Amino acid sequence: MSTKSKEEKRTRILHAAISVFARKGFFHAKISEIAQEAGVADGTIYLYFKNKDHLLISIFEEKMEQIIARMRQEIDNATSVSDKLRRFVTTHARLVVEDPDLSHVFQVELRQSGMFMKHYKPVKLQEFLNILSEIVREGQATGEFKSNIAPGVIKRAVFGALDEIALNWILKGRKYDLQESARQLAEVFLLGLMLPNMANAG
Amino acid sequence: MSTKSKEEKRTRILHAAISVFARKGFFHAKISEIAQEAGVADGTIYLYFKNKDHLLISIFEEKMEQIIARMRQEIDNATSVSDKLRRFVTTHARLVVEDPDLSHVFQVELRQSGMFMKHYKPVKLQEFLNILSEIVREGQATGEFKSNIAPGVIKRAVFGALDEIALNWILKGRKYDLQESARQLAEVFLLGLMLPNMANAG
DNA sequence: CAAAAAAATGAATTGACGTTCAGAAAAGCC
DNA sequence: GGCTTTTCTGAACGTCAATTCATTTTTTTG
Repeated sequence: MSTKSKEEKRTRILHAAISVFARKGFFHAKISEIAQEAGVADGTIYLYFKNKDHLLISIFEEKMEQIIARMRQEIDNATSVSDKLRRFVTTHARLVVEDPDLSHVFQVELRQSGMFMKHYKPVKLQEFLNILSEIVREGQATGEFKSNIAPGVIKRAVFGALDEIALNWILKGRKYDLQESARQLAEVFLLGLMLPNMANAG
Repeated sequence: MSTKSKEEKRTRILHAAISVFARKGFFHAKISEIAQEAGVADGTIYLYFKNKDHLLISIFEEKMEQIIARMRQEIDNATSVSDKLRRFVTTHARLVVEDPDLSHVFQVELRQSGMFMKHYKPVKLQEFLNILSEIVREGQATGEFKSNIAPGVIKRAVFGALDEIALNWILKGRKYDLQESARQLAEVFLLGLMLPNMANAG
């Protein structure tokens, strides 16, 4: 079998796993169901992934990598620090809309990853979050943002707020405009972060 | 055996369950471990709770009830709508500090409750969140808050932000001042929500 | 204090699935 | 086209822990 179709089968399994994890949750997802959805035998999965845990780990690592790259790219186009924050928030929302299953897996399973996988630390998630704290730090350095707020607090706050809004959007049937909610959220945070004179000017 | 000590045994089991769920996560928590920590035999747990799922459901229902009552009480003491929001945030933080294990269970397990328990809807969580949207709605009615932001978005945003900050505090060893982070968070949201003239005045 | 009722015990049962592996199929090679 | 190597298959195995229940212990009652 060619390298190409081997890679193709691997991704087919990975996608099936994302779909089933999103639908059933990691613990209730059966390998047999993932296999069926991927169109392979149960045993085949073990030729591509060490075990069920590593299936989830692979999803985290590989998808996060892509997401971080894309986010960095979007932010590089920004014209100001406020614009960077705005872009971060709207891009996050766009990523959720584009792949709700993946988002669902991240939002629900990542939380307990630290708990059930003894030796796994979600380094890539930290990297993603640090994009946010970097933006805040930069805004504080240029004087656009207040300096009396810890960047670490803001990064968690923005991420947590976004995540909760996105999770709700997914769970409630995706029937309103997530982008619009994200835009409103960005404005609230920006007003809360900017120095009064700047806020009035903007 | 008296009614009193029967009730006492029930709560002992419930507390043991919170402790073990917080430490191991729901799925990896063993009934035998909960039994041991509660000082009863495995089978005894089934005299007080239908099964493992209902142990978790009972934690949700009973503890949420208490939390909602306490939150309502705190908010009733507020002198303004902004003060209500500030109190909501700081009270939430205080609740987390007072019972980190319970918070941990809520934060991590509640997310997937909809997923693994076929017929369970976290009604009490909705009730809790609606305290927040009520505050926002009230602020918009009195003219303290901007009206161009959906209360539903803000309630999720505030809750998500708080939750993420609290989860981080728990996971990172509880070594900084969560109350202080909560206070900063409240100010950011208030500035973002208030009408400009009010914000300058405050 | 003995008999009846209630509560508790924990070893045995049970079902569920992740994982393995001997054999089958497909691909690569000369 | 046969031979070798690689890949795939899915039934069978093994583990693991939730739940049950026959038996024991404790409490209540008269």
